[in-house]
Amino acid sequence: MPPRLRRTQAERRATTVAALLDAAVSSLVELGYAATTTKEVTRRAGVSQGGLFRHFATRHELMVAAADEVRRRQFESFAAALERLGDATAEDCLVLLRQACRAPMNAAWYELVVAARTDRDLHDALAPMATRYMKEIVELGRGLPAAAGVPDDQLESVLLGIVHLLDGESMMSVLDPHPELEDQRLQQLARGLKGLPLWDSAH
Amino acid sequence: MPPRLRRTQAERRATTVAALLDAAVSSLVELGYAATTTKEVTRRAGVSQGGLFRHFATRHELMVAAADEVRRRQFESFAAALERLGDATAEDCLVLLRQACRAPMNAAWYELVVAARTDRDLHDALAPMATRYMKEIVELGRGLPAAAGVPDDQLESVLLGIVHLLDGESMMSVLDPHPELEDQRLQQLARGLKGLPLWDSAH
DNA sequence: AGACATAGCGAGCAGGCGCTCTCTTTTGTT
DNA sequence: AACAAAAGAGAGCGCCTGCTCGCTATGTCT
Repeated sequence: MPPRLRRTQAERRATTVAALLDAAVSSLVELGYAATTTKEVTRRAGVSQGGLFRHFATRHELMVAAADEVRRRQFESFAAALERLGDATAEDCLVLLRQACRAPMNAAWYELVVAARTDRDLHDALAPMATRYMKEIVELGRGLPAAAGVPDDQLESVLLGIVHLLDGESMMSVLDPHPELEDQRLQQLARGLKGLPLWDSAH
Repeated sequence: MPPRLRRTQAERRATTVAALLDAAVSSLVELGYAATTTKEVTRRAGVSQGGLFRHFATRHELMVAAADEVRRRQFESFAAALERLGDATAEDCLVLLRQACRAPMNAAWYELVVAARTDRDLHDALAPMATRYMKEIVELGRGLPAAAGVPDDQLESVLLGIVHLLDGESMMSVLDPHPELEDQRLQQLARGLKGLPLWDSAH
């Protein structure tokens, strides 16, 4: 039925693996870590159980590959959005970073991080990814005009602090969202980034 | 074998329920949400399966009760630590808050929050608890001397922002800890709370 | 004391899990 | 064209899950 063109083994393999990773990531986003079963992933990917285990020896291996895929996509799309904006103000950067933290895809990352806390194998596989992730973010941030005002020896702490804040905000907003407070907080962060006090003391 | 003293039904019920909640919470902390099975909880509590389902109609009900227990204990222990300290400086308060976020018990809260994202029933049950939790923290913080310098209309945003930051930090430190950065960040937060810029611009 | 309600027990059930194994189909090699 | 290797399929296995149900033990009420 589909135009039966001949594909190399490498191509067949690549498309199947890609479909499986896509499926795993979307399932992590929509159903969470525990409900991302091999059966669910194969169903989404249109691949059989046997097909999955040909490319990933265990569910664990699939989850690790999915984690790396999430990390890669998240960083790429954030970097691209930053590029697209050109020379951005501190506020612009913060808005972008907040969008990235709240992106559905990032929820998959939280799922994996939380699962890794009580799963030693997953922990050991994800730890280097997390380190790399943070490092890439810091390096990206270091090149930004908005970071020019931050002393070099404080930049890493401040930058990752902002990421942590937006991560925590994103997680809790699922249960208890406060849009107004969150906007106010973004303004405070922008002031902080510029080396000003968080609020205007002449109230 | 144990001193067979006569207990009322209410007492029997209360001790069993307490044992089950203890077991559920410790299992959430040590094994995570997915691995906190009814069997695991009954094993830890020394109660039979039938005994559990006499008091909790479903696993879901047990998890909801455990969540409220976690919220209660976390807030109580934090309030007690604050009380114990007397009139605390901003640094003192931040250290205490950071300890609370990193406490093993708080990991159970993260487990439940993340699980609630993809479990509508759990979400609906936990949402009011999360709202209450945040509100209690803000009210507690409002009474602190360390918060005196923060304008009233900015306090909620700042305070919850700090909590989010410490939550995010706590979650990621499982995979990628940076003790030095985290201490530096605490100093920056303390400066921010006092209405100062986050860093000393006379570098 | 006797009747009733509540607490607690644990074997067992239907269903879902990760994974295996055998099989067929497709691609690569000579 | 003949054979080998890799990709994909899907029924099935052993195990674990949340939960039920019939039962005994204990406390409550008249």
